[in-house]
Amino acid sequence: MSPIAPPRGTKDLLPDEAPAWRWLHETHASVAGRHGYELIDTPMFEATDLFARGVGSGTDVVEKEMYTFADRGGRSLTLRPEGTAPVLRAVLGARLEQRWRPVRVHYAMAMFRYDRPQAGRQRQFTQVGIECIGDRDPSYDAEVIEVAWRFMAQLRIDGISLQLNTLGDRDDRLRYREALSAYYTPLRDSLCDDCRRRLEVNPLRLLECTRDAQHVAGAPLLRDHLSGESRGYFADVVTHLDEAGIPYTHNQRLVRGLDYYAHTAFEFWHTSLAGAQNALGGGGRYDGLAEEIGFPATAGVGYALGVERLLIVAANQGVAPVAQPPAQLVVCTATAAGAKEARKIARHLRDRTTVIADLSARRLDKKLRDADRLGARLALLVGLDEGLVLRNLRTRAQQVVTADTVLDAVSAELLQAAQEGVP
RNA sequence: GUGGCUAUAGCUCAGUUGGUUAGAGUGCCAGGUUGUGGCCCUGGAGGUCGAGGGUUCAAGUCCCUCUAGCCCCCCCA
Repeated sequence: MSPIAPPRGTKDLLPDEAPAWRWLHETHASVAGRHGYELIDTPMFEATDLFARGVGSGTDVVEKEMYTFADRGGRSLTLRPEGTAPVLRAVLGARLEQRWRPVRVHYAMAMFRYDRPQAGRQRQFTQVGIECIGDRDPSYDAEVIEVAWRFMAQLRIDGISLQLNTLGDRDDRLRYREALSAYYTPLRDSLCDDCRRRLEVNPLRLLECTRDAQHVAGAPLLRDHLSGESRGYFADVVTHLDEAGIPYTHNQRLVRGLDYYAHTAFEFWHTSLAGAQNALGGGGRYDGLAEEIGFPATAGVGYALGVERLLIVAANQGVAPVAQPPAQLVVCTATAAGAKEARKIARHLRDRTTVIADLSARRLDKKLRDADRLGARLALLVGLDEGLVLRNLRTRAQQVVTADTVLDAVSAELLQAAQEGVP
C-alpha cells in the first residue's frame, strides 16, 4: 500500500518553517493592531451565493476556481476563495457598524481556489488582510494601503512595487465598458479566444491581455471616462499617499479580478517572485459589495496579502527568523536509577526555562549529542556517582550541583549566555 | 483547463545500445567507549526505481495511461 499523500496543491507547515510563519502573523496583527484594527475570523465555508453574487459570476474565481459542494441538507456551500465578502457579511450581520465607524478588522485565514499548482500558487493558501468598513473617504483608502506598506516594511521586505489605479464608480465603468466594446467589436476577428470571451463577459479584462498587446495600446483609457467626482476622489487618495511617503506606479491597466471593486484598486508586486506569480497581494474599495450580498449600502476598503508568497520573498531576502532550539536544557539520565529524580527536577526547572527530559535507555553520549543537535545550551546529568552534574554544551565546562542549588546554577548559566549576546 | 520538463534510499544524485541479486556521497541506527557530544574505525537498517498496464526470453532503461512537482499560457495570492 502506498503511503497517503497530501491533496494536490496543499502544503504542511513543518516545525522548521513555523518560526517564520508565526513571525509573519504576529507582525501583521501587531501592525494592524497599532492602527486600530481588531481581530476577526469567519467560517471556512459559506453559502455559495455569497461569492457568486459578491465576487461576480463572470470572474475566474467564481467561474472555475471554487470548491463548491452540497452538504447533507442539500445546501450549496463553497470553501472560502477570498476574505472580503465573508468579513463584510460578518461585520454587517452583527451590525458592528452601528457601534462606531468605520469598523476596522484584520484577519489571517486559509483560502481555497481550484487552480493548477505552481511555486507560490496552491489550492489552499493563506491571506492576511484588513477591512475598513462603513465610511467612504479617500483617507481610508490611503490608510489601508499604508498599513500594508508598514507591515511589509516591518518584515524588512524591500523591492515592493505598489501598482495603483482607479476604476471609477459604477456609471464611469458603464460608460467605459461601452467605449471598450465600441473599440474592440470591430477588431473581434483578430482577437485571441480569451479576449473574444472577455468582450462578452467582462470587457475591462481586455486591458490585461498580453497576447493582444497591440490592441490594448490603442484602447480607450478609463481616465477619459471618469466623472469629475471620481477624478477628485483618486486625486485625494494620491495626495494622502504622497504625504505618507509611499511611492506608487499609476497602472491604468490594473483592473483586478473581482467584480466588487470601485474607485481605488491596487496590487503589490515583487520582482523576486517568478514573473507569473509576481503579486504579493492587492485590494481596493468595494462600495457596491454590501448591497450585492443583501445588506444596506455600506462603503468599504481593504487589502489581502499572500502569506506563502511573502514567506518566499522573506526567505530569498534572508529576513525571516530561523528556528529556535525547542529547549534550552536537556535533563539526561546517566543510569536507569535516575529516572524518577530526573522527572522531578525537570518539572522544577521548567519554572525557569524550556526543558526536555531524556529518560531513554540510550547511551549517555547519544543523549548529549542529540541535546547539542537540537540546540540546547545546557545538559543536566542525573544518576552519576558524584550527584547532579550541570554541563554547558557550548563551553563543555561542568559543575556538580544539588537539588537546592540547581535552579540558581541554571539561571547563572543562562544569564551569562544572554550577556554574551548569543541567541 | 492547454502545452512542455521531471520523478531511482530521509537528502543530493549515478545507473552505458534493454542483460545476473540496483549503486555512491551524505544523513540515520548500533558497536568500538558498561559515564560525556568531535574525529576515526567496524557493522547495520533503509528502495515494490512515483502508481498501474503493455512490449520482450529479459524493463530503472522502450510504449501507453494515471498521479505529483516545476515551467509556459491563464490567473491572481
